[in-house]
Amino acid sequence: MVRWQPGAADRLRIAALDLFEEHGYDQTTVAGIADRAGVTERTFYRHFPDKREVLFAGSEQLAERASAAVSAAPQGAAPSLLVDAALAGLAESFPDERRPFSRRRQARLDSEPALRERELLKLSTLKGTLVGALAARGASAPAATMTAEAVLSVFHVAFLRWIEEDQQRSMAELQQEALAELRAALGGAGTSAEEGR
Amino acid sequence: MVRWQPGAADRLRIAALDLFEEHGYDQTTVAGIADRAGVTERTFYRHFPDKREVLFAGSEQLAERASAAVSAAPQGAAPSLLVDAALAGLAESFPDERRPFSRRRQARLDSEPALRERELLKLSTLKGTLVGALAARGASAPAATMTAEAVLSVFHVAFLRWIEEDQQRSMAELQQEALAELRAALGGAGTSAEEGR
DNA sequence: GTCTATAGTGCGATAGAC
DNA sequence: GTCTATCGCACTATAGAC
Repeated sequence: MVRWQPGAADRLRIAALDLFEEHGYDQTTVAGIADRAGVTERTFYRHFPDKREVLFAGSEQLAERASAAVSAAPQGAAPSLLVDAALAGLAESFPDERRPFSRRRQARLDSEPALRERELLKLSTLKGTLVGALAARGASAPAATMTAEAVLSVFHVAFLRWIEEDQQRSMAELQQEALAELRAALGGAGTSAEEGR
Repeated sequence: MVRWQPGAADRLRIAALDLFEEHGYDQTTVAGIADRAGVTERTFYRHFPDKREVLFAGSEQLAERASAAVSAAPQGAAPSLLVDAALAGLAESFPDERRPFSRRRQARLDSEPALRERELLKLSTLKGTLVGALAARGASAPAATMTAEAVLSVFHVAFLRWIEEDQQRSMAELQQEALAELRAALGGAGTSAEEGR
């Protein structure tokens, strides 16, 4: 008889999402989540610093991948290439298999202010990481900030479409679409050259 | 002998800020804040829904003033006029007397993630309010979003300068400066006509 | 104003992997 | 033996209910 089954963190994540859907975030206790996952409350806190975090663990990976992709770009690369790289890095965290889970998770984030709050903090941190990576690739501080904001804006629009019902297209595809829309909305030069590439 | 002094909410705000500075946010208890303000813990929660909120009460007023200023603009007014209006509305909440308090408050927000989190939520709400007000003045949805983001960006830069040590200029002045910088950074037409006004 | 549920922490004990 | 995940229990503070 084993003392503990592996994958406690994953079981806790699933149990939490299930219970949040069934009874709402407030009405779900950490003890209840732990119970369903077959561990004690104390073990929950070994894996997650607080109740909200159970739906956010892994968000550091998102930032790491995005900044790694940017860092892999050649020094002094054109801003548009850095945008492409950052988006590609982000897309890695959203394979098609993850879609159902992301959909359910997002529905919870939207309906619970406490979770929305945490989401904003994570996005803010992600933005900071991106700004740092972009600056390291030669972007000026204001350019890095604006570029990061553009990346997150595109990412956000694409993500919302990605989790729509019946959506079949991949995150990468939807990001390309949203980026094209943003470029079109902004107008100006610098775009046509890219398209001919 | 009076049973209670008026201005309990204000006293609680000051007491909280004092204690957060002295012992840190986590180490400060609501009971301690209430004590210093001369009320009971229960009274604290009558004024503020939770511990974090003690530094945020009044943020609705910020949104109200900004959207009121936008709503006062003529229907179909040029976007740049709406930006000016929104900024003017925001500046009302930052008279020079408030500067020392804002400075201390911001230092706490920056140093405590739990407070930063709440700040981001408030800014997100403010942005939503602004988008609504701008849309009501005839801006398209994407335009309203981008305009609101630009307003908040200018506001943010100006606010950071406003709370710098030895800063003498008013919030309104600093916002004008930051707006000019943003316009310059974005380049393009539509700016010179305004300046000649 | 009092009472209570629950979030979250600190610390020691324990079981299994290596 | 060490290392790591878990458990158990006592405890404080937040926040809401009565």
